[in-house]
Order: sequence, then structure tokens, then C-alpha cells
Amino acid sequence: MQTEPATVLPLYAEDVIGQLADLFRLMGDPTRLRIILTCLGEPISVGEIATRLDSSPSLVSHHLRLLKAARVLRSERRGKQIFYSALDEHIRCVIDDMVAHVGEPLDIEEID
Amino acid sequence: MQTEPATVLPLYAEDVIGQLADLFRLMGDPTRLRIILTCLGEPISVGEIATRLDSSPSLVSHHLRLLKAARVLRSERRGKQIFYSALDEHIRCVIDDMVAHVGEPLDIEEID
DNA sequence: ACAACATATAAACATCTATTCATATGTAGA
DNA sequence: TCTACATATGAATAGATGTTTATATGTTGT
Repeated sequence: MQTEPATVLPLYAEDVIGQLADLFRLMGDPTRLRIILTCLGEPISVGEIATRLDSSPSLVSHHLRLLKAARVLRSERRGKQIFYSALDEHIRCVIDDMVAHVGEPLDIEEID
Repeated sequence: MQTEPATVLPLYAEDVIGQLADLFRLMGDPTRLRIILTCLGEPISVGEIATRLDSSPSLVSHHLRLLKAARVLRSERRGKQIFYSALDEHIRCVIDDMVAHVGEPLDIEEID
């Protein structure tokens, strides 16, 4: 070590924070979040995702590539189609927690 | 209703998805995520956050404004200083879940 | 091999956003 | 009221990013 940047967070290492931020950023786009939500159930094909989200297969494919690279989703080929699904259950928990946060009633004191 | 966009997600309404995406997007920036993590403990002043993160008070203040507007953080004045802290515990849960996701060991089949 | 379908990839563009710098607001003490 | 300190705000800019369009890759059936 040479410079020692003030005081670093004791809880999480820098690279972990980077990984977390990357994942949150991916979930921060409405289109991508909708794709993730769509993939939380049964494995679903690219075309079906595009249909349900009313967007182009190309756009969906772009986002799927990012989500797969980030290990949010996994893919599985079945004939001509490729089916995507959530890689593990943690993402669902993350979303559920965030839904709880959004639904949290605000105290009188918390307003400004 | 007039056009009926294919099939909308049954689980979450569109505006909820927008709110969720907004929150995830906020957490998707490393600097902001660090600020959030720093505020998860005791209430902490703007200057102290800036010191710990080794960044300018101005930048921290910009981010704090966004985080407060999104009801991720709350502020409380004590004399000349203003202390920020997490508004509720849900954000901590969200982060913990995401840490679990990052730490998830990958199966052999999951590689590509 | 060819055609039809499903998905992926590449380039281009317009929009958004994080950061910096300068300045303003607000508070406490002399 | 003046000064010093703490935080907030505004403008400007460079870099990132979502979407579109066009094209490519890959698979199945004939």
C-alpha cells in the first residue's frame, strides 16, 4: 500500500462494490428490469419476451446478452429457440425487498 | 384502453416498475452505492462522507440530493452540519441479497 | 443445398449522466 | 455584522448508454 485513501469502507471490498453496482445498474433500466421479471418464471424464449414486452427481438437480445454476462440470467437452447431464465433466486429476493421499500408508508417527519 | 400492448406483466404495474428501476439505477453508480453503504450505520455528516470516500463535498452533496429525493436516505441538521442516514432497513436487505448473489458459487453447467 | 425462422451482432446516433468548477445559501461564534 | 465553516446549487463538459437499423450467425425442415 502506498497512498491509503482516507478510510475505506470496512464492510465491503472495492471490487465487491463494483460488482454490486454493475448488477444494480443493469436492473436500473426499465426495459431490462421488465426482461428480468419476465424471466423469473418458467424459462422463456427471446421471441416470447419481445412479444410480451412489445419491443424488438434485437433490443431484447442486446439486453439478454448483458444480463447473461452478469450472471443474472442463464440460457438454454431448445431447437431453434433459446430460453432464458433466472440463474438463481437471489434476484427475486432483491426485487421483493425493493418492492417493500417502495411500498413503505412515509412518516410525517420524513416529509422533507 | 385503446391499443393493449400484447401482454403486460401480471405481477407489477408499470409505474411500480419505473419506481423500482429508478431506485436500482441510483444504486448502480459506485460512488452513490458507497455513499449509501456509508449511511447504513450511524447518521453521518456530508463532510465525513466525503472524507471517507475521498471525494469532494460537492459531489457527495449532489448524490445525497438524489438519494434523499428517492427516499433512500433521510437528513437531519445538527448545528452547521447535516447528517444523513438510511430511511428504512429495506435497502440493507436489498444489498445483502445482492451480496449473496455475487457470492453464489457457479455450477459447472452454468459456464457459458 | 436451400428456404424460413430465431437469435445475435455491429455500427451509428441521440440522450442521459457523473464529475468538476464556481458560486450561493445557511449556520454559529466573535 | 463580519468571518469562518458546512452544505447546496448551477452551469458546463466529457463519457457512458439505450435504441434503432441493417446484417450476420445458427438451426430446422424440405
